[in-house]
Amino acid sequence: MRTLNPLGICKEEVMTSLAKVLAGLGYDDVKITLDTPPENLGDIAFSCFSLAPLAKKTPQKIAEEIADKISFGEIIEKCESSGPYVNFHFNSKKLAEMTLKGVLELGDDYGCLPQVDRKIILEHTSANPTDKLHIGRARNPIIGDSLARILRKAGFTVETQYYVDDMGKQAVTLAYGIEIWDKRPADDDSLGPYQYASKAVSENKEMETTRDDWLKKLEKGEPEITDKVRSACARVMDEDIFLSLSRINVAVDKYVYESQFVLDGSVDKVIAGLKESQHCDEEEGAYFIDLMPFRERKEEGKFFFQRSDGTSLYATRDIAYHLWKYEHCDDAINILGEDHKLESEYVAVGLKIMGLEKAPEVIFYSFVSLPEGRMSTRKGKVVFVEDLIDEAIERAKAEVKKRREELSEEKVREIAEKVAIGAIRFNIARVQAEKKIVFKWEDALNFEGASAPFIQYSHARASSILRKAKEAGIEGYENYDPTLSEHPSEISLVKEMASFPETVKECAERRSPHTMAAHAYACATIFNQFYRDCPVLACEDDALRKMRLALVDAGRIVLKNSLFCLGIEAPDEM
RNA sequence: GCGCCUGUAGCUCAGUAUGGAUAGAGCGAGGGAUUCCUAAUCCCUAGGUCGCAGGUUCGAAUCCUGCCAGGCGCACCA
Repeated sequence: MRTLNPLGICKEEVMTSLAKVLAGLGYDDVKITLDTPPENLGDIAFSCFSLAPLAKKTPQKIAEEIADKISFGEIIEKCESSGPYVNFHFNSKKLAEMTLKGVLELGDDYGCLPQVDRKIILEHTSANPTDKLHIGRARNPIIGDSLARILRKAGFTVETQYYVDDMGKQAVTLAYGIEIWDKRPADDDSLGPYQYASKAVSENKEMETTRDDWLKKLEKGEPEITDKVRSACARVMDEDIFLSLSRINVAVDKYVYESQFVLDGSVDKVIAGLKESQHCDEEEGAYFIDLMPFRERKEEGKFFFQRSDGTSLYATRDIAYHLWKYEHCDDAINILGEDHKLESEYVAVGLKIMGLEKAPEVIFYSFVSLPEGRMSTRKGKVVFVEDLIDEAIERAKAEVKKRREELSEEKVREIAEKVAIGAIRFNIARVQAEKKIVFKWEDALNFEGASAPFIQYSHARASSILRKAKEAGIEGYENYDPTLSEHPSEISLVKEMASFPETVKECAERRSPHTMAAHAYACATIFNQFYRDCPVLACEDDALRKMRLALVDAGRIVLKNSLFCLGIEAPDEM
């Protein structure tokens, strides 16, 4: 696949030119870092403060000397000092030529970086299959799926995995709940079998014993119980979770069932391996690893990996999963709620003891709470993804109808779905993972300002111009002249588009989907300014109109590609 | 109590990786733009002790220390 990174090429030229001048002036081994100057001062800046002590001159003086000696190239058109800074100006026509040509040629592939020979398994969501997805958990697939899309664009081979917890207490509790559901008291107000069984088990010793007995049988692989638990989990997966995920545009490559690692004996191997460790100890029949030697500040801690009844624990099985995972990838990234930090440490320590020198890189996200406090399925204080989607679509439909009375019901629905899902995804993707989110309907359903519909609208505008050009019989933009771009709004659009591959790179390196959201929004803003300032169809100059048409198409592509990285559809009309 | 995370405009957030030019957006508030490609848009105005206090530095929202406030965790749960 061909790739192009216009801003990267420009930076490269600046680096080369700068390195040559610095060497000539006697500054050896200087680490060059480039900045972005404030508006109108140039495209790339180099600050000279760090050179001042070496040269025993003022940074201003150094900047002048450097700026004087910089040789111009294909891209660098002007270089001048401004106080302690050296500011580089790019030849905007050259940049436009390179960028427009590249974007239009590469289309959907624009923004892709050269293929990297590295496979990443990115695990996300992995919500327990005991209930429908609620918006707290929805943060996980949205971050995970966006990151997977970004990493793929950055050249990595990515497989996404959902680890289905069909083992352990919660899964058994669900299966047990289904078993006793029909026999529950008439006045019981549980929302479902899982809630009912959790409550029943905590209030009734006999029921708790039965449930725990099921758990032992499950670990031994007893067919009757295994079937019950697996089918209970499978039902929640199929009927609830899988559907919710696909509605928000999330497709997981592989669902990995936890029970697999118990049944194939790999969990036993992990237990045996951990028991051999010098840091393993035993307490009333249960086994644990002493965490102190593994901790930087030598704090106390115990990681229990086998219960006194011989059954395994979640982290133990997770270690088995990760050993298997690493047989199929170079790197592992996990998206987890911040409540999993400790468990994650258990897994890392366990893997180390098992002789693996790698540990998964984990992105922890903070909880989504409701204005009235923490979400709680049991107390009914919860907003399900399904309900959020339905509400968002209804709202979006009303917005579409308000503007487009002539559209068919079907078309309205189609647009409304794209807008609604986009609004939900963007609203969550735009905030960095560590920040906690308080869910508010008015934010989640926001269709204005910094929102997906804002960006989608710019895309629709671009598509609409292209469509209208065709309808009006205006020929395409073949043989357009990119050097005709002179208007400041044309130039900033070009520069914004030129930076897209660098943005992909940055988002991938920093594992930062929210940066992509910011970029997509910035791109739409700049496109809107261009739209305001530069008439396209009404442009009387044929050559200029052609070039602008090309700009519109390229803008459309970049907007679409940035939305794609966030799993948001780009409608051609709204 | 201990560990990790967060604290930036009335509200929601960027900016912190790699210290650098007047700290940027959106919402909300006030004002303005539509004989013109979709006004889900655009423009202008007001609004900031970057949690607090020290420190490092020519220079700190960004690095270090202490403190305060909130979240999460500290299970033979997952």
